Amino acid sequence: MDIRDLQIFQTVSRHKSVTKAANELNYVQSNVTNRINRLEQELNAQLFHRSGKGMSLTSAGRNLIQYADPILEMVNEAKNAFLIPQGPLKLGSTESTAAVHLPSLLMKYHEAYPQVDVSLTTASSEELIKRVLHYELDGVFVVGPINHPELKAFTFMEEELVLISSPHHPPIHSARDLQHETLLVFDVGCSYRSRLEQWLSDEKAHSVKRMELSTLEGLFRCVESGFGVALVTRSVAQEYKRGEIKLHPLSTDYHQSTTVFIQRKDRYQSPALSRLVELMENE
DNA sequence: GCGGACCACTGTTCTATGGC
DNA sequence: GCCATAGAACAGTGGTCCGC
Repeated sequence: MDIRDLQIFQTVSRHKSVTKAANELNYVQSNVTNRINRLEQELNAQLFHRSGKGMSLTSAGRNLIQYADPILEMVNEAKNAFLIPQGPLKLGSTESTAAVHLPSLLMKYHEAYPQVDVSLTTASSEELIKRVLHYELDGVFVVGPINHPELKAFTFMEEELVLISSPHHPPIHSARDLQHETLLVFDVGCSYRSRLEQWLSDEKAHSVKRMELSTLEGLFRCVESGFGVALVTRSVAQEYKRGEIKLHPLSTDYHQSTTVFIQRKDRYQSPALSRLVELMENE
């Protein structure tokens, strides 16, 4: 006697029919008949009265169903324990995505799956990708596109990049307008910095100084005080500005930014991670 | 000792068919 | 229409052999 025997027995008992039980369980009718016969032989008891109209439990069958029901209930509980999202979920994100877009997403996720322990690490895209590849993080939000044979990615959102400056700064039409200006950037490995460097290189604007900062808060304070200009997404600019700042749209070749969610292809996708991906897809 | 390949045996499921 | 049975096909398991 195994779990499937009890499941078949219970289903036949419920439907009072071998054929209907077979349909529900996706077996052929003869298989269900054989299983019931074998169970009866093993228990040395007749479990069903047979008739041309169907099957009904004997007293031995009624006795067995008292054991089968709670056993199958416990089996289902055990299965559900592994299907319900729970345990740790280690995520990573760039500073700007974590600050602007993730709070509402993670709030919804926490309300839906309170048993999951979510941790969020912020770092540059380059650093986050390394940590996913080394199995240290389950999934990360980074600036795309990402084409790596060991990673799978899907687009989380598209955003517009803008330059920000103090309100008195003259309009910025090209990279050459930044000559002798100070660029406020995050450390090497930041995708926005790479995008900015590419733009300056393409337009041969070489006399531009850099100043590295580690937080968005510090970056905006410096911009507002007229210390320099910085490249951020439009949503971050609107979220973070406290005083007056000026937004300068970028040329169309550089203004688009795609945030992607990436994870290892070969990593086991836990229920906790699967539900997060589903939530993002339904957003 | 360990892991892979091969083979025989056993159990499970299916199709086809017959009886009620 | 329903259930039972026979025979065939397929999948899984255990034992043995061989190479590393």
